[in-house]
Amino acid sequence: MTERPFAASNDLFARAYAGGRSSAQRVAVAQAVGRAAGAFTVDGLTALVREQDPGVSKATVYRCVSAMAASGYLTRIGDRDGAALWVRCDADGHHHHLVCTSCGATAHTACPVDADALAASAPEGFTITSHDVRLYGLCASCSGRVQRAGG
Amino acid sequence: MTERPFAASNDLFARAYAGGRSSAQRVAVAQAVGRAAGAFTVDGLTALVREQDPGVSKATVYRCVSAMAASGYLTRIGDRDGAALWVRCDADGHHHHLVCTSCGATAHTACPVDADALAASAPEGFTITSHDVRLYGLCASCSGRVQRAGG
DNA sequence: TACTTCGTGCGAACGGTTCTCACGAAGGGA
DNA sequence: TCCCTTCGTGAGAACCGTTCGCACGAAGTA
Repeated sequence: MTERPFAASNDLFARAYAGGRSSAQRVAVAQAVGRAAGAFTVDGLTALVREQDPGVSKATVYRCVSAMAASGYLTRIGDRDGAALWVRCDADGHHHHLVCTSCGATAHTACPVDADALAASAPEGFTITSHDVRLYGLCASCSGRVQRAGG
Repeated sequence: MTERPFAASNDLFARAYAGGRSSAQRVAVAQAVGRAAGAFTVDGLTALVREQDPGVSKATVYRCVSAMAASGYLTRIGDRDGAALWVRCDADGHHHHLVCTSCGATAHTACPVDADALAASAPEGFTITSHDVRLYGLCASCSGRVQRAGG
C-alpha cells in the first residue's frame, strides 16, 4: 500500500472538498487555509500555498476555493480592495462574522439583527427574505496594541 | 443670456456634484440617476445616460459617480455580479438599505442591529467599531406579482 | 476677450477572476 | 496489475469592472 498524501486528515479533506478527488495541490490549499489566521484573499492564500508548493497555479487555488465554498467549508465575508475575502467557517446555524480591520482575524457572533425592529421599520409591503451583516473592529490583541501605542 | 443647461434644477446639480463645474454630460448623468429606480450599476447607469446622450464615455460616468459619492449624493450599497451597486441616498442619520432582489428598488430602514445583543455575543476583547447591514427581499409590487403568479 | 481651470473622450492599463485546452494523475473495474 | 475514464492541473489568454494618462475643448472668471 502506498502512502496517501492526506492520510492523517482524510476527514478534513472530505469536509473541505465534499469528497472530490485527492491531489497534492488540493492538500496544500487545504493546509494553507488551515494556516491562514482569519480572513484571506485568494491572492494571499496563493502565497501561503506556494510557501509549501511553489508550483501551484493561481487558477488551481481559485478552483479549490470554489470547491470549498460549494461544500460550505469556506464562506465569503466581504471584499478588501476589490478582492473577495474568504474565511473558513464550519459553524452551524445562522451567525455572522466579525473581522479585525487591523490583522484580519475573524470571529463568529450571533445574529444581532432585531427581527421586530426590522419588521417595524421596513416599508409597508416590503418582504425581507435575507440579510447580510458585516461587523468590523479590533480583536483583543490588536486593540491592546493600539491602547499601548496610543498612550 | 444663453440658456443654462441645468437651469431648472441647479440645486439638484449642486447637491449631486457639490458645486463642481456644469457640463451637459454631468447633467445627463444626474438625470439618469434620477430616472434609475433604485439600485444601479455604473454599467446600467451608462446605458441610461446614453439614451439621452449617446456620446458620453464610460470613464465620464465613473467620474460622475465618484463625484456624487464624494458629495454624499450616492451611496454604494453592495455588489451585483462583481460590479458595484449604487443608490441615490440623501437621507440623514445612521440607516441601511433594503434592496428588492427582483426589480432593484431600494428603501431606507432604521438600523436593526441590537447593540446589546451584539456586545453580548462578541468575543471577549473584540471591539466592534462599525457594521454594514444589507437587507434583501421583495418590494410591495414585486411580492404582489409573485403571489399572483404563484397561485 | 484672454486666460486658467477642470471636465471630457479615447484608449491603454490594471487587477481580480474565469475560461480553454492539452496533459497527466487518481480511482475504479476487470 | 493493467486499462480506461474521469477529473484536477498549469499556463496563459480572455473577460470584466475600474482607473489612469493625455490631449483637447468648454466653463467660468477677471
